[in-house]
Amino acid sequence: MTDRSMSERSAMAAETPFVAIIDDDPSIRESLGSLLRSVGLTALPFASAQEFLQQRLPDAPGCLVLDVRLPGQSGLEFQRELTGADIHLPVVFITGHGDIPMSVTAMKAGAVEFLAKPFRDQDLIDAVHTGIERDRDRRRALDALCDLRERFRSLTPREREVMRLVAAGQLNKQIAAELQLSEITVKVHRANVMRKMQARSLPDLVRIADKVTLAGDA
Amino acid sequence: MTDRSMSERSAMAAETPFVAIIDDDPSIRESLGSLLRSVGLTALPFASAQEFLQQRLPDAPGCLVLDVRLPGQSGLEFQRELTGADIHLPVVFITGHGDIPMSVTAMKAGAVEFLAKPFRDQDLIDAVHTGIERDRDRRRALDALCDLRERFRSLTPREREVMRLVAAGQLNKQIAAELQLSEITVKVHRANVMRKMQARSLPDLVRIADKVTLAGDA
DNA sequence: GCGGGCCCTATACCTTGGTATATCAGGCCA
DNA sequence: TGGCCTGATATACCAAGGTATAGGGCCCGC
Repeated sequence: MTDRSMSERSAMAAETPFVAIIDDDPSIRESLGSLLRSVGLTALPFASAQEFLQQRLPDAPGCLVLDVRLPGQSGLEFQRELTGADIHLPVVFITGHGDIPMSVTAMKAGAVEFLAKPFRDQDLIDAVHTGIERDRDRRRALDALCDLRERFRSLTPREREVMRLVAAGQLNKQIAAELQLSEITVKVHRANVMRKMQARSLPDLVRIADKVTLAGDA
Repeated sequence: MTDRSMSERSAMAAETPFVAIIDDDPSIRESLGSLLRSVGLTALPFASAQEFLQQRLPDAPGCLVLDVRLPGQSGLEFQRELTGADIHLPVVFITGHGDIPMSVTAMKAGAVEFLAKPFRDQDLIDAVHTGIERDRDRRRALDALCDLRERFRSLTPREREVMRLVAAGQLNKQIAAELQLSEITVKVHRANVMRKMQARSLPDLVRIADKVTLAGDA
């Protein structure tokens, strides 16, 4: 059995959400931090994107509050950079000197919210909660997927092939012909696939296969 | 056979996209219309939301160019209204007096683009093309789904039950027990389901069932 | 009342799927 | 080198799925 990852991960019940704040103005970091702490959230202040990247983030649902104007690059660029680096923390933008094209770009890139100063405290809090909820969902889905992928990795190449063809709706006989095997051998592989993937039925396996994106229809 | 809808619909090859324009200023309608026509698009000008709603739209991929400020209600309200009425035409906003919260609201509600005047012609054209492409995809997916739903409607209640349980991974024997039937009866229903749903294999049926949202796992 | 659709059932037969047991080749390690 | 694990294979047997044919009960609309 090699399926400990998910159990362990989701067993860590106390997943207290966090909010990372990137703003070069210390007083803003301070006031945003205390605002968020006042509603029970963990605030992590950073003075720059670089500082943020050097920090190891908690393994919990979170959200990023990002000033559009940053020391080095712009917040929008940093948002793209994060996405490119496969870091999908939801982003809430705040800005003192924003314009419409900026906000549209940010929203198109998936930002949760784009707040122009001055904004109401409650608006920021709402946005942050939305972001955290979105991250929680994303993490849950990712966890499940990682678990499946791990099981899939435990398959031998032959088993993977067989799984692909089974999920595509081929009969054992057809699979045997395609892979130049005897039908019996296919059955053995098939049984191994069912066991290793923890599929309780063929429909179950089909759904799993589709999630791991093996399919191809037929 | 009752599966004519999709064949007919997708057989209408010449699906020339259209762009509806809602703006109370006639000269703007005119200039936007000629701009879009200049790139080969069909422009449909309207002076108000009401006028737009009274018109029957072409059965083709399209896009809506909407002024934020309209005679009666605001363009944002109208966008919500359309979504509520299950009209999912992609929306490109244009405005002379917009602000950030407005653009953010529009984008959150799924707008394709939010352009503040003055904007470059090419930006509008690009946005409209994006919208049309999005609509094309949506229509394609909807077509396929409608087709499946139509087939599903042709099932008798019993057949639907059996389909649900088959897709949930139950054995014929278990299904028979659950529905108080003999196993042979289940087989008959099952065969009917496969034929009526045009499923070529069990995995095929499972995927169809999931799309029609029958499942429930197991 | 009579045809037709739907639902249920049965017999018979064949195909396909699933499992147990056993064998063999190759890689790994004490 | 011998023991051991794993992947691939095979034989044999049993369970489940699929199809054809046939028949009975029920309800609805013509």
